[in-house]
Amino acid sequence: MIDKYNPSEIEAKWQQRWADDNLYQARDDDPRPKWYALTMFPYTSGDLHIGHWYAMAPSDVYARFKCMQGYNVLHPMGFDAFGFPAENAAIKRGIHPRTWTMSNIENMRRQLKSIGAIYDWSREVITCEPEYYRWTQWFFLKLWEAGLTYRAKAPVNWCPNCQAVLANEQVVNGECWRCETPVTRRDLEQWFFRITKYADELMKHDGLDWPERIKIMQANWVGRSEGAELSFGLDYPDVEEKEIRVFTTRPDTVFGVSFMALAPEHPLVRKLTTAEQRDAVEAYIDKARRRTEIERLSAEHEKDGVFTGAYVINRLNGENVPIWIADYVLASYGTGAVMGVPAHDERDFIFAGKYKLPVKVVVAPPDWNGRPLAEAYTGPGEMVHSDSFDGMPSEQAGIKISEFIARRGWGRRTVSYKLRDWLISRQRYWGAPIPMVHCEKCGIVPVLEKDLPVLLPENAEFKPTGESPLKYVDSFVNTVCPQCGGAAKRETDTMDTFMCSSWYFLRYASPLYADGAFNPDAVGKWLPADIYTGGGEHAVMHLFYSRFFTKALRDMGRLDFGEPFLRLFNQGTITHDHQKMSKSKGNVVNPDKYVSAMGADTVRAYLMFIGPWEQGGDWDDSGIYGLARWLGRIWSLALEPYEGGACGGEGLSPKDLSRVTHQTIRRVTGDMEKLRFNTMIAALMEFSNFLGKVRENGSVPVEDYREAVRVLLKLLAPTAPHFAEEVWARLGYAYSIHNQKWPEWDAALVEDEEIPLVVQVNGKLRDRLMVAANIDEASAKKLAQESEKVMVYTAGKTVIQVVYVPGKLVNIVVK
RNA sequence: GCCGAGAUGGUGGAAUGGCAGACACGCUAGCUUGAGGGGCUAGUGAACUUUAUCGUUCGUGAGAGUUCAAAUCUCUCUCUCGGCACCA
Repeated sequence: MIDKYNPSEIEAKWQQRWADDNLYQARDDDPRPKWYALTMFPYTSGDLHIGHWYAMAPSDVYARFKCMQGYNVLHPMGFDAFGFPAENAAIKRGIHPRTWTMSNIENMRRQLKSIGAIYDWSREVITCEPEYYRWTQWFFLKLWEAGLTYRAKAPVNWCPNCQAVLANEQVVNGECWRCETPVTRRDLEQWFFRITKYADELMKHDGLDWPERIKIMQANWVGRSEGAELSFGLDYPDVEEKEIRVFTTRPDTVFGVSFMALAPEHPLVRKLTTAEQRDAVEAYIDKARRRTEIERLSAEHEKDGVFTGAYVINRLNGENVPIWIADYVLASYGTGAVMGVPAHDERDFIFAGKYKLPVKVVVAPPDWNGRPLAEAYTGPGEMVHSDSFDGMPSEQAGIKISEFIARRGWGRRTVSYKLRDWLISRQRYWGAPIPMVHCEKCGIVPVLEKDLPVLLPENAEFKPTGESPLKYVDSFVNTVCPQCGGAAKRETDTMDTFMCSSWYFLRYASPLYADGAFNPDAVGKWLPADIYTGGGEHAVMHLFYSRFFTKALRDMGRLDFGEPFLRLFNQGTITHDHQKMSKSKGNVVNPDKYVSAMGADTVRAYLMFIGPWEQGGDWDDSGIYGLARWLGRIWSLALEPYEGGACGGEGLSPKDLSRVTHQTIRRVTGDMEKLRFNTMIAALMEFSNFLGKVRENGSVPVEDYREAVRVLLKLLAPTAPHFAEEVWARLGYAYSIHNQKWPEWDAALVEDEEIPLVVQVNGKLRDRLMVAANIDEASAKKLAQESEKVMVYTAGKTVIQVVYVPGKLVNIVVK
């Protein structure tokens, strides 16, 4: 009697052995083709929950599969360790963010090791270590040198709970992406990265194997629209500006302008407002400012505004157009000013209705009879009331009008984007300090590269006040100017943590490199990543920023590629009680208890088996025992003695076994490549079920049986690495199964000799015949029509057509 | 409102034009066993038929269509999830 499968014992044993043997250390000098299997590193929140396992375990399976296929695989792991939660937790518990973060890393590293993944821990990266953030700061300097960094006073998104500004990408439905607090606005002087310079490139994904969903989200985020910028004349002696510029996608409707709307923040508002309108305008500006992003953006929010008392001149027809302010006009998009064409824009139509402004049709709707419109007409049509452009199709008129305007210097064709520059300043302690110095004499001066890192002082009082805690650390703030040597003050804001994660995948290539952020040779070898897996929630954050970094580095001549991740795959979310897992909701599922009860291999297999990886699902552990049982059955199949060849020729033959074996190899390999782990495991289950039958049948010789078991173990090795290693060793095969070559299928052995031929009458299944696989069409049709079961349905009827699908079915159409 | 994904047994899911429900979970029965959601075997979409187990009909959110053939393709609609949302 063999002893039972005891996961906790064998998992600890093999993890130790693999670590001792450095089995998974990725070597730069390995001559085999490289494979960079990248998994999003976790934030150091404290505990790995089952969702982390769902991200980590299948990606490890795929990396292991690539190993066995003969690749030199880099599968690194690290920790995204800066950020507000560390600071908040530390404040709550009165401990230092570093202490909190490091103890979390301890725990998470232990949990990660329990997965049994092939992480190369010698390449671990922790973003809050000075050896790392030194280079994050270096990137800031390089982007500064490249002209991609600037400082500007701007209305910014403010999270009152985090007490810090947020980038646009980090505002989700008007709320902070991390703490879900409604975001308000503030005017602050902040650091920005000019990500908009790469707008066009960021919306393209040529040659990338990425989910369509993510590509579309990124393209929508960039929000490119083509149109024209054109100016309206201003004629006020005491106002120095002589025009107001607007952006429009519909230059064809410029003859239909009946008002202009400025954003409340538009710089001309105060200059133009007349004395009579001053009070109303000031009150409106005040109201608009107090509105949170949510209120302002809510669909129900009525479009309102106030007349400024001033007028602009529509240069095309010389009309005076009243200037209003309205908070539906965004200061940050286009020019912050909109031409109001009520007849051809839904918002303008509503606005005009409310304030009794004229609705002038300039693009005739189909069959228009000249009567007033009941709603805005936004489609194309024939031009009317537009001087010399009358009669033209509106699409053509748009181009003609743009050209007309351009010739007179009143405007030009242009492109506008929704994407805004990346705001990276954060008024918090736990982040990489921005390596800049404010000198009274020299202005803003970058810290010298040799003086990096600008160390985060340990002794800060890090209570959030709305200002950076670093402001109150005199020893940090007071420095000398790198340029003139005089007294100067350091920048006290820290960097958005997304900066740290925008380049960590480069650091893995040469994690200990001291002469730069990365060793160009190592990066040349490993990058770009062949596959990147992680949650889809970072579509317009991390993934977007990383692409920006990569492109900027390419243009600096520091990288010879512009896309960091060739293939992207987003696993779904594991919810619990149909809600996202979070500590505050108290619905976090800890994998540790399952691992200690049933072993990592069972948990790995279960997570992959519950459904398509991209789909996720609600956590329900009721099926996990099925997977544990399955491994137990394979344990017996492989290890319990088998005396084959008993019935000699009866029952299942060695040929049947080899055919099923090769079919399984084909299915498993194909599913692996497609990351279809659920069907991959189903295929393995079918194979083990078949082996059970073979064993019961007893007609296959021992050596054939053994060979099939060997194949099963190899195919199972990525999924259940400890289990496969243990059984492999017990069968006396050489260590390690993970260094074995991935099995290949033989096309000749895959094909069945006999196949079931489906026979339908009028599309309904009537019989199934076992026929030779290479049956010809005529015989197949003949056999089908001669079937007794079929003849019941064809008797007395006329055969109209007989459809034959080779190797599959015959459909007899009768009447 | 716009964009994207989806809806299949009691449950998770399989099948991407050709046998619907693979593979599991659960359940039922039997065997085994000293119990602790133990092991093994068989059955398990629904209805009908039948004390003949053979068969028939229906069935993939709803409705139409294309096709010899539709879960799969097309159109319309409903619902669910995700994203974007006054972008001029």
